[in-house]
Amino acid sequence: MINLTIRHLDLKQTAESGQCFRWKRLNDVDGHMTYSIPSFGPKQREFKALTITSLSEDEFILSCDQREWNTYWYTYFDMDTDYDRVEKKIYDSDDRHIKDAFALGSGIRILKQDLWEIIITFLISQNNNITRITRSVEEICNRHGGYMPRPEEFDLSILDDKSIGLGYRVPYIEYAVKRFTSEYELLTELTQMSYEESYETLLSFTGIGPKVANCICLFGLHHIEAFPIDTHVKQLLTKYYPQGFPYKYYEGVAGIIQQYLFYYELHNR
DNA sequence: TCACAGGCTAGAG
DNA sequence: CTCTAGCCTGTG
Repeated sequence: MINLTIRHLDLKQTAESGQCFRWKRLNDVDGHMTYSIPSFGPKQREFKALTITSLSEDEFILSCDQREWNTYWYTYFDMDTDYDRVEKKIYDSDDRHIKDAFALGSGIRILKQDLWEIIITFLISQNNNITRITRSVEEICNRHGGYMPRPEEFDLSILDDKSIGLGYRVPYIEYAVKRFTSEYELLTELTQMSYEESYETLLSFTGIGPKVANCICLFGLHHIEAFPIDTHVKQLLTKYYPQGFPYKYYEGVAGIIQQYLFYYELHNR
């Protein structure tokens, strides 16, 4: 157990920002919000799930020790990104809508999640709702011992099971599993590419279009400049930015802004 | 019944 | 190149 000060982190906001689908809200501890976060990626056999409790706005208790924090969760919570800089950019602007969005969701951080899990999750996310996405991901994990199987471990025979509820997305997942199994270096190669290169590579997968590719770039590859446009963001852009969104002003951090806007759109109507 | 959910593919124009 | 019908399925 360790106590930490983490600025710009709100567990509820991050959990409901639509980037992670396996956080679990546990019973409050002494009135404080607690989440269980499964460990992601190949390191998941090394580290246990994390339990994190928020004590105050920026104070937390974590179930891991200092070494696990340093080697894994520090990166996961994106501690190297300067959110103060983003805050200042918003503060210095005259964009009332983004200021309001930030006021509501300033505790959202862009998590550094496992690339492979993000690919599967956002293949499932298309034309889908959060409840069903969460259930599908959970069902896949449950059938593989409680974690997201690596491509070479993935049991494709389970995909047609109606209780997983993948629908027409089954062939998309099959394609990804097969391709990442045969091109076994591609996951690593993706992490070494530029945003543009990885985006184009992802588009070559069946079932991955512009929106899903950008989500994978933002949440799986941590390309903060990626700006996924889904139905909600599309609506919001035409509603509040009829003469165009100021991408230039937010160059390099547009993905974080997108998260504030998305969260605000869903939690303030 | 019908629209909608963090869209994409395939086919037509 | 752009445009869009149809798609699995659960929910309100």
